[in-house]
Amino acid sequence: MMSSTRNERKDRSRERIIESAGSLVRGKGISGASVAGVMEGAGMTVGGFYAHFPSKQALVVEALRHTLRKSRALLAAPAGDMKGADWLRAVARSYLSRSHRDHPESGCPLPANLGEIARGSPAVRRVLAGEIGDMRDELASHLVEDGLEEADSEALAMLATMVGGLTLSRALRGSDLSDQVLQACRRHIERSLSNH
Amino acid sequence: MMSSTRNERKDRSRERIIESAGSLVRGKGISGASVAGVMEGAGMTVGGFYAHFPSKQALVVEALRHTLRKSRALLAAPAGDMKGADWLRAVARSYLSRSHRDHPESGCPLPANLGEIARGSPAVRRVLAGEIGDMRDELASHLVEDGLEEADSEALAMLATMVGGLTLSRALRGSDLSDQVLQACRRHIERSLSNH
DNA sequence: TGTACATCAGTGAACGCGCGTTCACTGATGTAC
DNA sequence: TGTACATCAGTGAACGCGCGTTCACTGATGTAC
Repeated sequence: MMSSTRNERKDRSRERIIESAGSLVRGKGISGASVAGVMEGAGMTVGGFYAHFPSKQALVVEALRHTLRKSRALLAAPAGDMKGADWLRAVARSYLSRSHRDHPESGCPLPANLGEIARGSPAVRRVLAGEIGDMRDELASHLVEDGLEEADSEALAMLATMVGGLTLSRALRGSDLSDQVLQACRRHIERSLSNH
Repeated sequence: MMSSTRNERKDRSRERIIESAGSLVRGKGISGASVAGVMEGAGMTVGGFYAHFPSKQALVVEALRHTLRKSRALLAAPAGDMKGADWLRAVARSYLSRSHRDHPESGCPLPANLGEIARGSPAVRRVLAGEIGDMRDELASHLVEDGLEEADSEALAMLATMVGGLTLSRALRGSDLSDQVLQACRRHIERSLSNH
């Protein structure tokens, strides 16, 4: 029976902390995710935290980077190996779905945390800028395949519509408008794709 | 010299509290706007608050209703008495401007507070649903004038693009992407308006 | 009009609570010989 | 291989702080007669 080294165990603890923070930060917001709560979610007690991170802020930076990357892959998964407009339509449907709306803790961190990030530290915003640049590039590459010229610009607009639509839809839960916003944004994106 | 009655004075205090809360809630978020801070902004001390509101939550409801209405008028002002697509273009330019991005405390509460509202109380969300319904109707009436059929749906999508774009742009301050997002959303909306 | 009492908007100190962070300690893992 | 010591991931209690809320009090305004 292979036993693990101290460092391997510590690395796995660190991953559990980041994973737990990722869920809590998306589910309850940055300020709603307490260090004690994150550590409990990782199966540890609060005191051990500072052996892994120098501060809560440093954890938030790591957690956001992690969830931005992971949820990007997750939300693009239903599009599989489609190309161009088909891929974009599939991503929009996946992003603007009821199930994404109803499970913020495992979805894209942008609708959940953008407001707090705007008021937050430059360190967090720098991570964000890098990841959003990557998202724009991915969307734009499919817009180019679809024959569009101003692909970078349209990619950013499509991202804004998806993020804004999902955020609105979540804030409107309980009203008929919630579903209507999702549908409206999906339809708008489909229209835009067939119009250029 | 007219002196004011006790009730008139109290009413004016209440208005100052709501005004102060409106700025702080948009500028620092709901949880960042402390009761003591709000009262200081209104020129009073913290203890007096509970003569006006039963709880912080009740104040937040009032402040959001107030700022949603006021900022709607403010952001539509540059469109003056334009009609149809002209009015919509003017509103989009005003909403997606650098000055709106750089002054959250006096702008639309949606980019600043939607994330927190989504995690907040049903009371706040009900107010939101009513106000967003009104916004949709106003946008849709101009889309109808422009000859569009699915006006309600397009109105919600346009709102999502504006809210998402401004939120992204604020969170990206310091990066080149911040201005690019604003421009991309403005251009996207202008394209959509000439395409239907 | 003048006087005595009632009201109540606003003050300022205090409360209990949850937060991020610190720290003395523990005990399993790792190292030296 | 066995023994003695060193390391350090994780524990659990404590810290100072800001928060929302409470409350005894004040003094200007309002009411009764």
